[in-house]
Amino acid sequence: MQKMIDLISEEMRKAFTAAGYDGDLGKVTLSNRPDLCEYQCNGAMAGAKKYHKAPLMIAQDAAAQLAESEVFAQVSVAPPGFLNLKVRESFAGDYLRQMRKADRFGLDAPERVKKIIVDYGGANVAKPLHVGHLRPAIIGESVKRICRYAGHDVIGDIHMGDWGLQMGLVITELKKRQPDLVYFDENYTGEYPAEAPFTIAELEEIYPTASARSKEDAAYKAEAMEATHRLQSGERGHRALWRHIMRVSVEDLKKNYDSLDVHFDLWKGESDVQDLIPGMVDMLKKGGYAYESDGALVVDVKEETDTKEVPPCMILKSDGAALYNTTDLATIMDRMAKYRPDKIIYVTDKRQDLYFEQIFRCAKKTGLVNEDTELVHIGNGTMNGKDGRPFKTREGGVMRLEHLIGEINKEMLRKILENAETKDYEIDESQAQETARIVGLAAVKYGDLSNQAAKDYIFDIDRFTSFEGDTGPYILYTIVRIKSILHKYEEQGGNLTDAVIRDAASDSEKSLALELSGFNATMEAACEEAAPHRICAYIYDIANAFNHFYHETKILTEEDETRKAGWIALLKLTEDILEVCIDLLGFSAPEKM
RNA sequence: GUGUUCGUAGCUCAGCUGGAUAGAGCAACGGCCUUCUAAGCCGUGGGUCGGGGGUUCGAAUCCCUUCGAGCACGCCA
Repeated sequence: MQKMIDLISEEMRKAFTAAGYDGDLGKVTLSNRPDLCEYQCNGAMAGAKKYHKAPLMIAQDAAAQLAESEVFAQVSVAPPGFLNLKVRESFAGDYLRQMRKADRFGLDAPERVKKIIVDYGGANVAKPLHVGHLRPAIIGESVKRICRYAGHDVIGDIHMGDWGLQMGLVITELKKRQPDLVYFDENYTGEYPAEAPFTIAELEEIYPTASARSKEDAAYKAEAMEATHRLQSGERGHRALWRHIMRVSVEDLKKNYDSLDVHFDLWKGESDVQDLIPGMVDMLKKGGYAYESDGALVVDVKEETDTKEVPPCMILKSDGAALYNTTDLATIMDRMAKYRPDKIIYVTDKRQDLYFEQIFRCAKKTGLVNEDTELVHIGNGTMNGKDGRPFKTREGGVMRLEHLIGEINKEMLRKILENAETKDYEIDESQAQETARIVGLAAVKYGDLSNQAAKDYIFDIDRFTSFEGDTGPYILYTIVRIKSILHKYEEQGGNLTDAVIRDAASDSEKSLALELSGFNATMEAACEEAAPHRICAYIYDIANAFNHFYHETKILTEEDETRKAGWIALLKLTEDILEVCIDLLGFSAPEKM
């Protein structure tokens, strides 16, 4: 379906052309003066110089062409040359009726379906998830869903850190504690046990201990590096232990991500591309891209237009070892071979901007990707505490993700129970917990996504769980209200699918209709810019428009049945759109709250 | 030092690729529940858009400059 704003612009374009002016001047935008109009066109001012004519006159000429317009109910001219527009209720009504019938509310399929890989999450095996993992998970999940909804072929990949020093550290610490394990017996040739010699709880404690110890004890660190090396060179016992660590840890990671309603299609990691590295390095050398510098193997990625210094992209360290860059490039190579993506989107901390710039340039320059393969980095800002510094526990440590979610849910549950008490209604304990979980997740995700991804933001538990104002709970509350009315309508024998939207009869009804009509435009922008916060702004406006309408319209008690059905249909469309939108943001609404 | 992101109400943030009187939410104050969920709605107060220049009919938005903050700058990821 053509976008509402484009249909209107088209009408205005015709008027400008008919009046003898450049049609491009007829571009219409949303009004920034809602008290005066719904849409506006500022083209007359822009055309003043070109036609050596007063903008007011140009505007009047265009307006004169629109006297019989099917689109506009009102076209007025305001100095110095604004065209203030209001559309006909029938025009808006027709649009909504079409939206309701159309696939995806009139969002057109993309001209070309792209294969897109979204690389987000960035979890490390054997290390617990902490608050720093929250933003990339939330934003990445939403970007993935948005692109998919827009009609693209999208794959979400967690891309775990599963091959680095942390593995050597865990293995070393295990060896200290349980030196007699068969995994450390180099002469052992039999089958290794199927059960891991540790639980997830132990694993979570082992890594921090080992990490801390390696920082103080050089010999210990050397041992860990040695263990890492042995793992990477394929020693059986180390590999077997590694598989245990992977299994136990990944299971736990899945549990954690599930609780955030974050789901990956691929659970690939650094380890999956290790075998590709030698060949890739060889190719880079033979292609004349990689050369030695200070003992390390690097690829120059400077460009003439650079205003900054872009250091070369390092492929191998001076000791010959691979590093993160190497793995990331090999992963790109692997993805190109397996999936031939048109686009790869990385969602990680924005501090890695320069790093990804290097990687992308290197991949393009060396032909690991095609000329037109899009590589983009969505750098997310830091989640800060109320003091504006990176979010910490009260003790000053890094907060575990589980604990953060736990605190939110606890606080949310407290509020729900408190609310039930003051309103004096019964609430089932397990029901309350489930609602707290749903609303808590919405609070966290909406609080995050309504900010621009690239900006730092303040994570304030009190503010996010206070369900007032521009928050996730407010959106959910609006949906729940609508659901409640729709249920009652059905209980009274009404049929939702038969109900047909009628032309708006009041200002608040019309504003709601016009807000809804922006769906496809919002989605297109959100997808193109990979910007979930656009969807947040859109549904907040809708929720406001709906609540305003709700307060001045008694729906269920309306005696005129067609009119009532019209409103019901409008509510249904509103609910459907809100539900789709929150699903794209990665949360859902409860039945009651 | 170089680069980069940013600076908007007391606080947290919008501001849609230059438009009219810069918007929300929180906090403050005042109204609205025997009627579809008051986690709501309506209203009041609150700003030299960091400062200064420039481009333009028109600038929070574009350019320059200056102050301030965060972040990144080859063997971490």
